[in-house]
Amino acid sequence: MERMMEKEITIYDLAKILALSPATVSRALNDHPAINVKTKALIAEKAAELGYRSNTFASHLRTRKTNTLGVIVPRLNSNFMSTVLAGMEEVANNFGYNLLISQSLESELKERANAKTMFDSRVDGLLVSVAYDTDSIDHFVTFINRNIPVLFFDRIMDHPRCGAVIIDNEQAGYDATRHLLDQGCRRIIHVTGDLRRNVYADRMNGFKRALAGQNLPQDNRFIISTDLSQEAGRQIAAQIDQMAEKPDGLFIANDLCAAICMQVLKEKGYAIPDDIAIVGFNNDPVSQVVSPQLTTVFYPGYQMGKTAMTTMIGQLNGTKLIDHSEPIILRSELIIRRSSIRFENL
Amino acid sequence: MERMMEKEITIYDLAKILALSPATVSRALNDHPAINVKTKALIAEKAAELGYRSNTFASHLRTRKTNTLGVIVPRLNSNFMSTVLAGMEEVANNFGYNLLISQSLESELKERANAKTMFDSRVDGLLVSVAYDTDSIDHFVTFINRNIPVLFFDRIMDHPRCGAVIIDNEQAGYDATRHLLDQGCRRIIHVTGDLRRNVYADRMNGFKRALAGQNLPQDNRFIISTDLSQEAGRQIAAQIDQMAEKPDGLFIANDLCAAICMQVLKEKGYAIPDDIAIVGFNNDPVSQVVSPQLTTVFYPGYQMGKTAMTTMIGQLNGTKLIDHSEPIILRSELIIRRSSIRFENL
DNA sequence: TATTGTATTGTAACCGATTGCATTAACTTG
DNA sequence: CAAGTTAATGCAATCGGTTACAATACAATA
Repeated sequence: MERMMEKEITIYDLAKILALSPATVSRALNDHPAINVKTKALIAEKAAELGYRSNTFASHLRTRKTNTLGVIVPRLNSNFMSTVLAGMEEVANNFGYNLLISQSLESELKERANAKTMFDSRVDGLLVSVAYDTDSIDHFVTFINRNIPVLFFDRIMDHPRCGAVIIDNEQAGYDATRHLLDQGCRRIIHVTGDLRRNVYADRMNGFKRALAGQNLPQDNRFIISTDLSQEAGRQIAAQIDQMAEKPDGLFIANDLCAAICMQVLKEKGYAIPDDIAIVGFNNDPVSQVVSPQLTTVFYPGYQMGKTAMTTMIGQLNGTKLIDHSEPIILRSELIIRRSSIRFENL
Repeated sequence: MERMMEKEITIYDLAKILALSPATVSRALNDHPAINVKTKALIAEKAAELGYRSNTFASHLRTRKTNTLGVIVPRLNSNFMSTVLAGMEEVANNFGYNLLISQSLESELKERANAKTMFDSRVDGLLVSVAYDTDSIDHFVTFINRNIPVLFFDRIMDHPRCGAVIIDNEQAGYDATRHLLDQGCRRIIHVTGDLRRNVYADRMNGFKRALAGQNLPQDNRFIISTDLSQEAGRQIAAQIDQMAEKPDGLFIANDLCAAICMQVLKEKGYAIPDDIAIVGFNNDPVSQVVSPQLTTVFYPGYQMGKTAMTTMIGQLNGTKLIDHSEPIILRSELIIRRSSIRFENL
């Protein structure tokens, strides 16, 4: 019933069958205005009937466009990232673009390797959220020099010819800290990631601004830079337990890390939020299953993916003039839950 | 300093510069044995010097191979899936394959669309974990008919010409249930997913076998099929709270769902594990941050990704003869934590 | 020395779609 | 009716590697 090996139909086959030239067939399939409407219909019909598929390689070879976009993310396994990717996919799909996705696993080395692969695959554009330890931007400049647009999202790098889509991390950091202050916290520790990354640097700046607003002292020992892993969460808790003067508030730039830290603190006998109030970041599902539920910052992942992809494709089509001097900033929002509510004055 | 638009070097350029034929250059770059070692070195050096990159489209057009593999997963945002993908990526990278990744978002419709995209992109092979509601296998048969290998992992479909990589879900389900029984549970509810999916059907069968082993009655009302979402977790908890005769054990085929369910039960005043012992599935990070920590089944995601990819590439290279009559089965393991320990007899 | 073998390189025809530049037919217009 | 338009289609080169089939040179063998 099913043929074992169906032969691939080309425009030459169609041309021969319909007694036309390959050129006409090609133009018809691309809806070229010079081709007669009836001819187009005829060709389209036959193509459908025989299951014709355009050979993208021949096409790409000739046109020098691949209709493929590269996406490099630190990790796929975060709720945030996969939500971003879902948003990107939706838009890319609508515009007929494919996605080549890879993860750097937070290593600049792997990020470079991924970028090279993308480059060799001749992606039409690149969307990147950089790794923890990325210092150099060389591997992206390669693209820019060849006029392949590069767009950063979330974790961005500064380059005059690259766009960026972010949230206002400074404001989010400020809001989170301000909330803790409003709950009466006066000794707040901020646990953050690598400060070379804008997301962490900005949140920290927001943190500092909030403290400054209350004329509170800025103690650098209260800013702890970690890799925000689960293990880091454990260590922070242990470290706090050892401190002579304990903090009364914690602002941790990652939900999972915060959740683990909270758990260990609870085991050690600290009352959350009464002894220590905690705020996380990202609105990861874990924030809802820990007890008490974790106050956090909602991050519009899906929207970010859609926006980034729309911007990229707009730039590729030339339909949208991109102003790279300013990043696109999306709204985030503080979600207040039990882990930080000390006064029931909602 | 940086040129605006570097011209792309081709083998013809290299050939002209070195006074050789393009054929020789091509062979040299592919390490063809007929080419003199010195010539190869010469060409390789010049190629590196000028920054030559092979044009994959020309190559693919000629060889009819794309060196790209498609991966379709239900969702990217689970710890399990992204771990699998990391494993796949590692192997694929080593063998010079690219990955085209997309998510079906648990919908057969989107899965079909994704498959079509992959097909049109002419992937050399396809790795799939099917969506919740996938009934038909047509969209994969398309590949098989064109001799493009299809390999299922985790959520598999049955087809004589497709390989499969799974864990022994039946055994895992048995072990989980047996553990609950050993803890003294006698009225165990099993919350599972769509029973068309092997992973859920098999776990359920393991569940039933364990009950049968203790001569316990098989009550179908104690098997609840849901979408295993967070919302489902809430509903299950509500449902249990309404039951006249409460269960004393819960085996839920997903950690996040189990975590939420446990949380709501706790809120309603049930003691975990004393009133109700709970076992989840997947060893998701959430299983460690809930309290009590959740007993679960460790799923070797990374290994699964590596194994699946290795199998696929082996088949493509013809280096490995694949026996599709039997799936490849990886080891899983029950991880016992507080949510189910009633007797301190470890 | 003539012959055969071996190592190395070259020639040229692909792969399939695209597109600048004709070409042809049909239609206007003066 | 001749000249000029317009519409529709065809020709052939091109994109850059790959590879079957020579061709060449030189050494080994008879």
